[in-house]
Amino acid sequence: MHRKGQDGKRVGGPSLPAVTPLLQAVGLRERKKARTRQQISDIATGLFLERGFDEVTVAEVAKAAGVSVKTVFNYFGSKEDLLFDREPQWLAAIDELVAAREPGRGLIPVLQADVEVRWPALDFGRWDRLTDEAAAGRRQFYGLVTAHSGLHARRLQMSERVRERFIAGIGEDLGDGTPEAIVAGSLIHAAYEATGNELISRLLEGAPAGEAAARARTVGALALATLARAYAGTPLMDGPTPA
Amino acid sequence: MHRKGQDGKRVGGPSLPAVTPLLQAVGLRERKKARTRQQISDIATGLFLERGFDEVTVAEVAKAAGVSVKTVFNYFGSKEDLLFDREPQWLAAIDELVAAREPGRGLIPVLQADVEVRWPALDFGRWDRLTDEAAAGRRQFYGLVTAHSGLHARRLQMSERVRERFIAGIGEDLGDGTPEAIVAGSLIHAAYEATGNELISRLLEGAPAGEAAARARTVGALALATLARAYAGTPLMDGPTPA
DNA sequence: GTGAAAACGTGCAAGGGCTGTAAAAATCGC
DNA sequence: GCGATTTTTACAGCCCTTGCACGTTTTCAC
Repeated sequence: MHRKGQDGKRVGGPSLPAVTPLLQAVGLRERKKARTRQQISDIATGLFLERGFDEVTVAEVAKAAGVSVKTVFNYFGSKEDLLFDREPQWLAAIDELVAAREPGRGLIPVLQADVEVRWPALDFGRWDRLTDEAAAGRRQFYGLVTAHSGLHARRLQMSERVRERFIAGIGEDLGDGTPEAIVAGSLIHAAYEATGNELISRLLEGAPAGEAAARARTVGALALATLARAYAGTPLMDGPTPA
Repeated sequence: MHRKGQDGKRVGGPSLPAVTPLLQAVGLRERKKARTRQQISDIATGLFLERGFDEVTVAEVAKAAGVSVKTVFNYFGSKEDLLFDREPQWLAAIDELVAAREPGRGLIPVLQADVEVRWPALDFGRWDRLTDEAAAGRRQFYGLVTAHSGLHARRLQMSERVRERFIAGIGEDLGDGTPEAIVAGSLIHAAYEATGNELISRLLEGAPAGEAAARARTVGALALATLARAYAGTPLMDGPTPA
């Protein structure tokens, strides 16, 4: 699976590990494939947002994208996958976050710092400055996923993969597969998930993007402060406990 | 929707609220319906366990149960629902648990007491005394659900409904919809879920039922102890903090 | 009881998602 | 350029799910 050579190119910041190595399109062929894939996904998402998931057939997506139905399923495992194209990048953001913990600074403080300015894979640090149009688009997207049972279940499956990453990452500190690692990973994942859920819930209630992001930050900070209390003096903190 | 009269029958223990009111089959017709529904579900589950979910068609289930395909979908919303028939009872068990918190005893101590002897809806207090055959059946069931992507997603959806129940129940103490209630509900749900997941994971790894239950109890107790530390002196504890 | 009304079950048919197979076409390494 | 590999395509088919029309059963009012 590993490709030799072709290294040397610096991407991203200097202190961060390389992100999204999956998107490197080395050959001419692969570049085209990546473009086709992106185009199919974009067109499909647009159609779904416009008319609803069940109201659009895969045949329509294929026709709009100028390919055959079989080709669509060649790139995407299922109709739902057309919408959840960013999952690998999402998981990579979690991995990056978990890897960012250092001696003297546990995972909880890292997340506490992140909740105010960024937040992995959601980036609602910027949501205050979102245009109304962009906010409406995101609202529509989350509404689509939340309303549809199958899509909702798909999102939960993604969330569980995030949980496993947290548990695995913490296992490096507390012992792989130990009850301690499982519990800590589950609780931190719950804090992470509660934050994201709050963002989506408020957004779907019609709150402005900035307000929803603020609520999410409140929930995230509170959850992390609670865990900080429980894990004071452990490897998960190992740093200053904020007031 | 409410039916008048026909009350007066005492069911269950005296101090507990009435459980599973959904199963009352009052009329002749409803009694028959309940029987048919149960039979379809049982036969379907048997077939799925025997040959796998995707290898059994709904038409086969219908034929084996002696009804038409349309009737199957009349009782169950989807093929998956044939397996998740016990969801209402599961949720009722959570409701009962949440309702069991009293002044002077918060939700966390209630769960801490329960993790040793019972555990809502899983009842692994008895799993030590499970026959090998019964253990094999449960292992097979969880294996079926875990292996199949759609079924797995369905289980996660159920878990999220449990989460909402916890949040709603805690909202009565900490304020409905407040960040405090959301965070506490999410964390307690994570503890609950981690416990159940541990039971299933160990079972699927081939551990004996008693051993898997013991591991699950360890995880549950640890998670609850962690939360007890974080919530000492709050309405979620409001009682003695066990060592 | 008895009749009408509502609910329920059935068979038929059809739409849409998804998966194979085999042939045609495009692409890359050399 | 050229051959080997991969991709794309068309076609056929299975299965889940639903709508429709009609016969059957249960319930309720009298």
